[in-house]
Amino acid sequence: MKFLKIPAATITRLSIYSRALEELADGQVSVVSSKKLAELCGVNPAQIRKDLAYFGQFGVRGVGYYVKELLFDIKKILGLNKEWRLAIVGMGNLGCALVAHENFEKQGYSFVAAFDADPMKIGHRLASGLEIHSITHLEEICRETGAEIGVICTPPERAQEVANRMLSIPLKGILNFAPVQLQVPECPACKVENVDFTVKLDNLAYHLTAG
Amino acid sequence: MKFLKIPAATITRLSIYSRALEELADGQVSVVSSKKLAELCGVNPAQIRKDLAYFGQFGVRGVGYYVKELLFDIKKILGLNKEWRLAIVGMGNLGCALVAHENFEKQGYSFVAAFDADPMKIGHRLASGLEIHSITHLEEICRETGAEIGVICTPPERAQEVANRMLSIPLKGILNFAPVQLQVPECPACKVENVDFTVKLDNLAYHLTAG
DNA sequence: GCCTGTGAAGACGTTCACAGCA
DNA sequence: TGCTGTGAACGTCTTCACAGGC
Repeated sequence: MKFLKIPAATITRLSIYSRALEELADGQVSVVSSKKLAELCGVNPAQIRKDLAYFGQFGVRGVGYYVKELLFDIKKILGLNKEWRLAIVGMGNLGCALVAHENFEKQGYSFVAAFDADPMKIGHRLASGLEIHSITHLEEICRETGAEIGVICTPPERAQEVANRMLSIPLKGILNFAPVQLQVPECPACKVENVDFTVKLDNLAYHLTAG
Repeated sequence: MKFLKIPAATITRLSIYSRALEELADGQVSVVSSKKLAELCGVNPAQIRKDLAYFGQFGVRGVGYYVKELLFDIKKILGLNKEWRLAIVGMGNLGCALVAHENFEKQGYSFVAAFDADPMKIGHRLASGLEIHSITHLEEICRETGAEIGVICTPPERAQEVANRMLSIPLKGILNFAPVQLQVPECPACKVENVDFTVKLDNLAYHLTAG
């Protein structure tokens, strides 16, 4: 149980478990077995127990897991017991949709700054009240607002440049929606996650073609 | 090299290779080595050669790969040598952003039908000219338009129901943007891909907390 | 010499099967 | 009895290292 390397897939699943647990909690379910939770999440029960075992012991033998407790513990593991401050660059359709997206706020993520390069957009306020700033002030405003995670929604050809500037601030993490592979240094204190519709669609296309 | 099971990760990487190759082709580069391509894609060179080896031999020893040929071959493998027809349900901010998103069209994906449950939205036309239909006509219009892949952008609590109806049409694939684990039968002719911002953000939160 | 193609080795992640405990 | 926690077995994916060919 000590300092094993934790698979990336484990973290992803923890996030999924937490969503299922939230639903169970809403439904007044107080105890759940790994078998039941596994069904809800589409994984193997042993997988859930293994995943949790990386971080400690959370269940009661012969009983299962107390939903609220486990949910709390998983959120704590994921670092969701604090507010995370996001800065977003590229306020096109997608950028605006993300800022408006309610699931972020619910999980403790909040947008504290928005940027665009288009003079027509600068100065505008979004429905949330957030003002769109010129990208030229990225570093300055990110520091002022205490942004920790950068969200890139620019066209692909601008993404790398924006990422470089984010790293220099430095922001600690980047959520990249642009369909490019960002070149970032093997950086200890910085992590990039890609959200890539195109790749997912291509996966579908492949399976529908081959299958 | 014959009928080995192909790793899911291989397909995902092929998609990424194709993007990098497109960029190289745009830049008038005609030949690329696995080493160079690997750098661009952030993977190991041997990985690229292994991935390609599942599907045949595409390179020239001592030389590398001809960019345009390889791009063509990868697109063919992925099934991108045809137009894919998409039906989208849930025309909130995100849904509208996706329809407007240019990267889909570029890759041969086209939205042929859009649906929403909100009477205020039904009958409206998007900038692309696409009309928003009532979700009650989902089955009928999907069949008429020959939609093959469904895109779910509804709130999470509606997603499962929409997925069920899509399966019954039947659509062959689903791209799910709702943050829920869809329960679908172990279905031969149907594949679900999830695009999950929340999970990706949680991943970042974890790494920024633990690191 | 250079770079691909590939068997073999290695690393990693998942599942099994059962010991341990309520 | 029921369900968790976990070492060991298994399977999968990645990387190495070199043979094959331009």
